[in-house]
Amino acid sequence: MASPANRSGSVRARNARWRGALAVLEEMRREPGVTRAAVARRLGLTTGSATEITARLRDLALLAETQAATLGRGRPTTVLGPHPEGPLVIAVDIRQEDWRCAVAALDGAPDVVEAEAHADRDPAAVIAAIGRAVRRVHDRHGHRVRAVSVAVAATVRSGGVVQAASLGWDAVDLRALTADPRTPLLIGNDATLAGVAEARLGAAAGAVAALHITIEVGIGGTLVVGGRPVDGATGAGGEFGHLPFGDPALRCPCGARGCWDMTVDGRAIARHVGDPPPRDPRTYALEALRRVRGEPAVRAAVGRAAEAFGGGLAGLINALDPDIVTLGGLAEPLRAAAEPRFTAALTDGLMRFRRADPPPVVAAALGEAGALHGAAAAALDHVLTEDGLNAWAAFVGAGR
Amino acid sequence: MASPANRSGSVRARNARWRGALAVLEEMRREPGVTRAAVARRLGLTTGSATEITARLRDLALLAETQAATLGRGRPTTVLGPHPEGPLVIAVDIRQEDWRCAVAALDGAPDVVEAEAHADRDPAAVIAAIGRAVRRVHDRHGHRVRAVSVAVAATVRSGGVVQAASLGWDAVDLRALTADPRTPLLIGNDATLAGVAEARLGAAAGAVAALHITIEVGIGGTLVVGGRPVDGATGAGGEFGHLPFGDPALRCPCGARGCWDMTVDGRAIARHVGDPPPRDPRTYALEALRRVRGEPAVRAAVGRAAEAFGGGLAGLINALDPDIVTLGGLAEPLRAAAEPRFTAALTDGLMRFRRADPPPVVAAALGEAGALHGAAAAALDHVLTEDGLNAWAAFVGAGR
DNA sequence: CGTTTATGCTCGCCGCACGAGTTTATTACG
DNA sequence: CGTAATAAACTCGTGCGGCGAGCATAAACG
Repeated sequence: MASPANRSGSVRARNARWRGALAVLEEMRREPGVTRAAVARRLGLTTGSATEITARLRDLALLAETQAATLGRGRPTTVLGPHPEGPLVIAVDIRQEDWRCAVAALDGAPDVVEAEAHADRDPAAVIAAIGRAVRRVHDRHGHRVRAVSVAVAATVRSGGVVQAASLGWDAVDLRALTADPRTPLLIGNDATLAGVAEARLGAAAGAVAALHITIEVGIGGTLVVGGRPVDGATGAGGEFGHLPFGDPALRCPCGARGCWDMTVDGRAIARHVGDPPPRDPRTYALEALRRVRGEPAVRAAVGRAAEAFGGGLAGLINALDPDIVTLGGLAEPLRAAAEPRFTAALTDGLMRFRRADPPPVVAAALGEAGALHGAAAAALDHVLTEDGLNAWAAFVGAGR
Repeated sequence: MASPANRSGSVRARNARWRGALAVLEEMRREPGVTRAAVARRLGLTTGSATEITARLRDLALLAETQAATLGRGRPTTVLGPHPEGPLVIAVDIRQEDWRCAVAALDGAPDVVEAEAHADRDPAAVIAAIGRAVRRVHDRHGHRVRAVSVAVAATVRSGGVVQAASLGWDAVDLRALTADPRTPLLIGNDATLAGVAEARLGAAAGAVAALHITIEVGIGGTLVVGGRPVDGATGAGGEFGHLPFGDPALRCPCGARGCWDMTVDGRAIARHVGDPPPRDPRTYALEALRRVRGEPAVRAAVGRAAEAFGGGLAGLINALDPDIVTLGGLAEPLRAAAEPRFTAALTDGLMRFRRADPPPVVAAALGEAGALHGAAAAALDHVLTEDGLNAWAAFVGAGR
C-alpha cells in the first residue's frame, strides 16, 4: 500500500501548520502595501497571533516589515511586503511576435528583466533563446527561484503545448525552459492567465465569476471562479472560439466547423470586405479598425464581426452566468468600433430574465501585462501552499 | 467596523477545530460502509487520532460504529455509518408532473417519504402541498433536520426560481417551503444537481471535470469540477440550451434566438417531421424515439436532432474540456436512437487534437434519482462545514 | 506634558493531532 | 485446544498554532 502521507486527501497533508501564515501572505499578495494591523483585523487574528506569525515569517525570509507612513494617532503599524531575500518566481510570456521574461516576489508584481522579438519562429530556436534567459535569471537568484510559469499563445493541455496557430507551432515540448528540473514548470494559455489576473487584481476584482474574452487570432478566454480558472480536466478549457456559433460551412483550422473564431477576427473582416485571407489576421484587424471611419465597406464588415461577437458572448453569458465580462486584446476595440451593433446583438442573445441587469462588459484593466501577471500568480499559487512553504522552510533552515 | 469573527476569510472561521472530524465524515459519506481502519489509512491518521475523532463524533451523535463482517485475522474493525439520532436533511425534487420529498442522513442516501403528482400546476397550490409535506417531515424529526434542499425543473437564480418553462411558472418564491425560517433553504436546478450527483457518486465519479447534459424540454446540465457545480455568479450557470448553436431564425421562448434547445428536443423533432409544435415536447420526443424503427420520416427527424445534439456537445467539449460526459433524461435515448449520426457530428465538431482521445460520453448512472441525490448532497455540504458542526454541537450540548 | 488611542509584545492556556507503547480481539497453526 | 501471529484499538505524554488577558509603547491631540 502506498504511503498514507502521500494521499492528497490526507489530513496530515493539509496540516494546520501554515494556515495562519498562508492567510497573512495571501493578504499581502492580494493587496500590496497592506499594514500588519489591517491584515490582523481582516483575518480576525489577535495581536498576539499577528506578532507570532509575522515574526515566524520574518525569520523565514518570507516577509519584511517596513515603517508605514503614519496617518493617525496610536502606535504606528508596519507595512508588510516581500522579503528582500525571499522566494521568487519566474514568469514568461510567449506571444506571436516576441517573448518576455520577468521575476516576481511574493507580492506578485512581475518585473520584466529580459525581452526579445522572435528572430525566427522556429520553436526550437525560440525555446532555446527563452531557456537561456530563464537560466540566466535562475543563476542570478539561485535557490530563491521556486517556480517557473509560462504563458503561451497556444492551446495548452496537461502542461504541454498542443497547437499554436498564431506562432505556427504544432505540439511543442517546453520542458527545456527550466534550468533546474527540480523547479516546477507551469504552462498556461495566455488568455487564461490574463483572465486570472483580471479577476484577481484587474477589472474583475471581487467578482464571483468573471468571464474574460480576448480576440487576437481567434478567441481566447476563461471563466474565473474564486480566483481559479475553470480550465477543465487537462487545462485546455476556455477555447470558446471553437464553439459552433458561426457558419457551419466554414471549416476552421482547428479541424471543427462553424467555429465562432472564424466570424469575429481579422479573417472574418477580410471575408466580409472581400479581401483574401490575411497572413496576419491580427494586424489586418487592427488596420481595419482604423479604417472604419472612412470606408463604409470596412465599417459594415467590422459591424458584422462585432455583431457575431456580441451574439456569441450573449450565449456564453447565458451558459456561464458571469457577474462581469472583461475584454482583452482586440475585443474591446472591436466592440468600440461598432458599439450599437455589438450591444444590440448582445441584448438580443440574452435570455429574457437576464436583460434587466446583464453583467457589465468592460475593458480589461491590465492590458498587455495581463498574461505575465497571471503567470506570476499561477507560480505563486504553487509556492504559497503548505508543501511549498515546507520546502522553502527546509531550504532556509538548511542554509543556517 | 464589522466584527472580525464574521469575516469569511477569517482564520478563526476556518479553524482547525473540525478538520479531522470533517475529513472522517466526508469519507463516510463518499463511501458508505467504509471501515474505521480504512478511513484512518486513507486520511493518514494514526490509530490514536482515529480513536479520538470517532469517540468525539460518537458522543456528538454524528457517527455510529457497527460491527464489521470480519474478513481476516487481527482485531476486527468497525463500519462507520450515520448515527441513528444524528443530523438529517430534507431533499425535494419538483418535476414537470410530480414532486418527491426525501430524508437523508449523513451518508447522503435520500429516502423518499412523500411523493405526489401535481393535482394542479398552479405554483401556489404545488408549493403549499410540498410545504405541508416538508412540515410533516420536519415535525417528525425536529431539530435533527439541519437543511432543506430543493431541486426544481426551472432556471434558478440567487436562490429563487426565475422561470420554469416545463411547469409553466414565472418567477416563484419558494421560501414558503421551509417549516422553520432558521433552517437553511437551498434551491437548485434539477439538472445541475443531477450533474453533481453523477460526478460524486454516479457515472462520473473520480472525474476531474465532469460535464452532465440532460434533455427534457430543452437542455440542462452543468460542469462539475471537484464535486462542485460551475454555476456562475448567481447559480444560473449551466443553461447550455441557450447557446446559439441553432438556427438564428428560430426565436426561443427564453427570448433569445438560435438556441440549441430548439434543435434537439421534441419541438425540433416535431418541426422536422412536419407536426405542429407539441404541447408536451418531452412526451412527444419519447413517442418519436419509439417510432424511429418503423417510420423513416421520424427516423430522419430524430437523426437531425441527434446530429444537432452531437455537434453542440462537441463545441461544449472544446470549450469546457471535461474528462467525461454523462447523459441524462432523453439525451441518452436520443443518442442511442441515432448513434452513427450523433457520433459523426460529435467527432466532426471536435478540435483536431481532441479526436485522438475524446472524453467518454456515457449514460448517467443515477437516472431519475439524480436530482434528489444532488439535492441531498447540496444540503449535506451545508451541514458538513465548521459552522454547521458548531451549530449541531451547540444543539446536542444544550440537550444534555 | 499628560491623555487618548491604536498597536505591538509576553505568557499561560487550550484543543487537535502525533508518536510510541500497550492492550485486545480475532485467525492460523501445530 | 492452546499458542503464535496479526491487525487494530486504546492510553498518554508531547508539540504546535492560535487565543486571551494583561502590559508596554509610539504616535497625535489638547
